Amino acid sequence: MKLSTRGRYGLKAMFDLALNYGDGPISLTSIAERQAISVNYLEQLISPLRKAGLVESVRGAQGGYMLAKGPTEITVGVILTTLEGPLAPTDCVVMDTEEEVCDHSRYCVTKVIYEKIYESITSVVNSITLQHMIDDYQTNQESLIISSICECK
Amino acid sequence: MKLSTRGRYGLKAMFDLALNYGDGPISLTSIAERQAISVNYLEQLISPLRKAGLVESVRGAQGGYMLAKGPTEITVGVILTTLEGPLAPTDCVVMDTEEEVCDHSRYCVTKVIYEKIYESITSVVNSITLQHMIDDYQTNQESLIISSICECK
DNA sequence: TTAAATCCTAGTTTTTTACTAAGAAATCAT
DNA sequence: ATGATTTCTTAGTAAAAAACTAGGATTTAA
Repeated sequence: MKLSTRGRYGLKAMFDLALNYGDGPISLTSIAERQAISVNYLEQLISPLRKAGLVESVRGAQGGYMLAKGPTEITVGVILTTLEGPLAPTDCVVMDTEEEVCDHSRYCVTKVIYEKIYESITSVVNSITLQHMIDDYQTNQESLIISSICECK
Repeated sequence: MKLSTRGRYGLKAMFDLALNYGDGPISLTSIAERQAISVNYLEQLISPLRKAGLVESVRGAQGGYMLAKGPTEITVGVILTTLEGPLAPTDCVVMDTEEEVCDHSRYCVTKVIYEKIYESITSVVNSITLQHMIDDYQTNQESLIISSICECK
């Protein structure tokens, strides 16, 4: 039940972009440096975020990335699901009825549990925006508590 | 963010034992057959459940396993965490302060998110007992809806 | 024209998952 | 007693997924 580095690094990068929102394009090199992530790997993560319409890119020298919308409009949920797929504990809770593998799935006592887990996760991540993270970051900086992003792998 | 087969198969097996609660020892062979799981693999899953005090075993012929407590006393949460470890989206939210890897972790904007996810998952799974699953199963059987456990892998 | 950047894809290493296999120990039934 | 049945334990293995690395093509500001 762990998030992979895709989701974690991607969220870090998006938070970085959010902190620099309005400052023009930010290069992946600078993000990678600040967040201690490989540039090549970050490139692979930013690609789906761009295709999902969450970031815009400017190519060429002095180019980079910027949020495609304001930080209030981008949730942690959309970032994580773009990079990780649905935040569901099993595949069966997100399967189309078409591809049902399971005869008994009309009603399944374990499936209802997995659905509840899925809903609770979704509810949390969809309720948090990048702006919330920024606010959180700034209030804690003001009160002299060191606030940042973990270096946790 | 998926559960592994350890958690899913283990939960199936525990539900199976719960349905047979009070009937004496149930062999793994019969559980494995009903739930379509390899016996050898199930043995590896039941072992930690026994060590966690959730099931008791009777060795020898006509032996098997049974719940060590009533179905009202065993939560989905304790089953899943026994088999999967903490249901946390990252390691950092469950680490002891001793083993903090991360300098900035006194306050971390992403960590607080992961903690919220962790709490919401924990809250769901800890609120559901095997008895709830049995009740759920039986009410849906009565109303002529086929109720069972998925064959989902 | 050059340097800096995105963009794209293929490949590789490492880790984890999901088992398989096999044998020892215990115990019931005959 | 003996054999069948079952738990118990550990070692090994195959497949899949994760986590990158590498490199080249394209774009564009200076």
